[in-house]
Amino acid sequence: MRLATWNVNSLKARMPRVEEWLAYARPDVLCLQETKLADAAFPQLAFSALGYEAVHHGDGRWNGVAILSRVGVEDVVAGFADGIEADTDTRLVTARCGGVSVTSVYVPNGRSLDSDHYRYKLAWLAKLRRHLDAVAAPDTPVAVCGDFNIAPEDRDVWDPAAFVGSTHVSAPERRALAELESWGLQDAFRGRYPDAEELYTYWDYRAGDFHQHRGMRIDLLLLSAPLAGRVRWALVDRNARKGKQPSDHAPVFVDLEP
DNA sequence: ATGGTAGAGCATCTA
Repeated sequence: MRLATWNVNSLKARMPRVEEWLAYARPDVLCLQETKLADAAFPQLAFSALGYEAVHHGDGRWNGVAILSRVGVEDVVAGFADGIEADTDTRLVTARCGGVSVTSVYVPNGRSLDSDHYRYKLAWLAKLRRHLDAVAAPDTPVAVCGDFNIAPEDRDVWDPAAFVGSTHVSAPERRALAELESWGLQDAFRGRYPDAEELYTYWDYRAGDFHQHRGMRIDLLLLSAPLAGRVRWALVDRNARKGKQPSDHAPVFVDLEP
């Protein structure tokens, strides 16, 4: 099974690139973030023509998440599970695909350490852990994939010194991510390549950051133990960050042994 | 020097 995640930064703007990538990478499951679409505008038919069922959770200008699957889509939960205070944004969607509980997440950015948005980010991550308790069990196949807006370690940013005092690297954010992992999830890419350096998934559009290799590894596939033990390889497709009208994020995928 | 670019939509907001 090939399981992928990609923050597309507007599905409307990115549709040609997404269709091209689906045809060439042929993931079984693709989690999308930042579709920036309302549900009614989601191009369900275009994905159906490529063999993908899809579920989308979005309300318009900002955020918006989806799961595309060619191994089925069942038990859909849009947003947080019942019993958890509803999100005002559309930042997560969960479905069962080919026997795997898949959640596509777009974790809040946080903006700055003194911002209400930063406190919202930390609270949101705590709710995500409670959501997992409600929808899945860690001894079953679970994948939580998406843009976490957190670089797990200093080596996951191009220059740790440039990020001192910023979001994405702060201790509380990293603790919140570790709390999520302690539920029973492993960072598939880091697990497969424990020593890999300078392999980023996001590069700011500004100042030629991509071409200067100034990136961050913030797009993650977190897998429960039954899946983490099956990772054959993991890949960041940097080619998808090149060329005409790229997203500022590259797709990341893992291949799981049968 | 708080810059730079891209995408939302049409004045700014978000990243």
